[in-house]
Amino acid sequence: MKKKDAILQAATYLFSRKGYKDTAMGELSKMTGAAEGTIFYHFKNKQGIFLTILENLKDDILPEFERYRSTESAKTGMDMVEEAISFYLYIAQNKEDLFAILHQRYPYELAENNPECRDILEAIYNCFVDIFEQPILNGQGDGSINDDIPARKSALIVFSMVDSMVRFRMNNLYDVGALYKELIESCRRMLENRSR
Amino acid sequence: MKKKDAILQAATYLFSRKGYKDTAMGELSKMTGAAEGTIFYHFKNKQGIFLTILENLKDDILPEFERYRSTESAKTGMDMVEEAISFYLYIAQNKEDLFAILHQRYPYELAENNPECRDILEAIYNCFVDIFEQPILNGQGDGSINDDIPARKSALIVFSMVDSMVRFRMNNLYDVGALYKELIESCRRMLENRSR
DNA sequence: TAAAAAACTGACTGAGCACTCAGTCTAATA
DNA sequence: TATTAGACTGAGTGCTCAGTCAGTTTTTTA
Repeated sequence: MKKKDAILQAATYLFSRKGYKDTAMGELSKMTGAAEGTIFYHFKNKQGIFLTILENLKDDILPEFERYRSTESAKTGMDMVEEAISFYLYIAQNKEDLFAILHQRYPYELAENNPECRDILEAIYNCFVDIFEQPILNGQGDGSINDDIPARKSALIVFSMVDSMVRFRMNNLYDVGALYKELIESCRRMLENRSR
Repeated sequence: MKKKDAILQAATYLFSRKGYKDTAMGELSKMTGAAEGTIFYHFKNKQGIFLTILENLKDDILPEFERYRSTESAKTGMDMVEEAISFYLYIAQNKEDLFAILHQRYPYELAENNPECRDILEAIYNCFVDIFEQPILNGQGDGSINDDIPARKSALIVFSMVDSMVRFRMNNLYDVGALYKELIESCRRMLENRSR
């Protein structure tokens, strides 16, 4: 099971940097030292490699998010939202390859007629939104966050902001570091409970 | 100049639906009735077609945005931000093909070593952010919007939210219509001037 | 209307690609 | 040690694709 892992690792790297279509099996072979035949001995086809990577991605990222969620803190919900944003940005940088794969067209194209792929993507995105929803619910409980807007919807909006930042960073469009402080401040204003 | 236009139109359609790599010249030829040779008579290569489309996209979208910006209204800056969001979402749906092209990987990849492409993308994104910055500046003038956060940065954040919505819609991830009301509300809270 | 220029054609080329297969190597098992 | 099953090999296959070119048709110009 040595070569199989090497193939997966190299494929993750190549798919994230060059995209699915632009990654040739020959390249994968050269990079890993495995013959092209070996690749197809371990995987049904190119799509099979991608699906395996997506599964691994899910099994890698989701527990990380779960572990984070279980670290309860004594802070207000609002402070926890800030922490969650920070955590998301951190993990997106730390696991850049995996997030780059999620920000490509191919997985969504594949999801259209591959239920397995669709399920994985759904699970991942639910988890992403959950990480913001939980603190918002807490904040609505402790009074630090308004409850005029349903928590799930606010969570989606916060997620959309944070995910855009990740995309800006990846596409070299804007310097996200220079925007971090204002992003946090904007989210606070957005969520703040002003009735108390 | 009949066939040339037909080629550009079909290429815009195909690039936006199937992506750049997945669009074959043979398909383009079949769709337009032009021989493959004709395509390469009018354009240097496939990349040349894409660059022409990107230029046309810029020349199509930017004036539309300029025209919108020149329609002064007597409203507050804050109301104008809401209008701008609405306008952006409208035009992104109306010119779905063009926005789909902007949401692909290829243009950014190309921009890395093609200055012309980089300039076009920069012009487009500047215009996108401007459309939110101007109302915010107005709002800071008329007191409807806080000036704790620099207008450009707030504009970037609003843009990031709205652009995410467009992406959600395109990737079939979430129902954006169901989120519109809350998006506007969130932006209002975010920008609101509370010191007066 | 003759000549020149521009638009257009489609069979062809060569490169690149995902995937196959007949066979070899390796390591565990009996 | 002999057998066997799993891991691995890489030349080969057939296909797709971007791009070419020698020639034809259409349009413009003189």
